[in-house]
Amino acid sequence: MHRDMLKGHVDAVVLAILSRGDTYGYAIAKQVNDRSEGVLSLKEGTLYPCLRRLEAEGYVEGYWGGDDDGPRRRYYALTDRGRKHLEHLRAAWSVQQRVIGRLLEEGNA
Amino acid sequence: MHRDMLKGHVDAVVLAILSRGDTYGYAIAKQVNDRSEGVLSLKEGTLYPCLRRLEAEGYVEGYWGGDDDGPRRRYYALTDRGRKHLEHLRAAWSVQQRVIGRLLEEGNA
DNA sequence: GTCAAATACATAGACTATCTATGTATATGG
DNA sequence: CCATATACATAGATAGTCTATGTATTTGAC
Repeated sequence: MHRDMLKGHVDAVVLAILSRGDTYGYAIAKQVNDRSEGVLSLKEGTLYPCLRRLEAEGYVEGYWGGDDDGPRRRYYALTDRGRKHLEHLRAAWSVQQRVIGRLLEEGNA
Repeated sequence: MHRDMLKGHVDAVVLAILSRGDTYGYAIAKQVNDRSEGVLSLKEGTLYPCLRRLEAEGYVEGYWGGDDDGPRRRYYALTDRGRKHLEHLRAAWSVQQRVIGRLLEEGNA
């Protein structure tokens, strides 16, 4: 029903989650899926390429660790560049909300 | 700067404009570009295929007319199906606003 | 003790919407 | 007379997301 709702906002959402502290891919996907009223579903085929893209662009830095108990985990940390990029994406989001929202209003001929 | 901001919302925006009355492609693009703080730019290569898609799905109906003064114009009218679809898209938009907005908030660890 | 499920990462391939670029034609204004 | 605005249209490139699949480990149920 509500597919494609993340489209265009995956980078922002991932960076926002990382802004609360280092974490790893699987946990990011879980968080997104859990904190979204059952509406969003961030797929692994989306997330992992996204993390690599963000790393290639210098917005995050990955490191291996925390594989004490289970399978190995690749953690990611937000860089300064990433923090700035996140602010930019948040600003873009708020502009989009306003502008598209106005266009979608009804009866404002 | 603010490119891709329409991404995923072109159909909704076009249907919303048509909900205010029949109009034609070029005028739709103008309206979007003008009513958006100079931020959005709906391209012809996006709009015309979009209108054909919407027509193929039964959400709009096109007809030729109004070519008194200038080049011929193809007008479009929203169908009942299109009106329902627009309501659905507006609802999806509001859900997205809430859900993504919450994920993007800062400091809610 | 074994097998299913959850955890965790990864990649290949398909899909699709949007953009860029280009083309056609008419009317208007300098 | 020629540039610009109007108006529609399509072909091709791009890129992000999804589907599907694969590997490996740990936990829990039976």
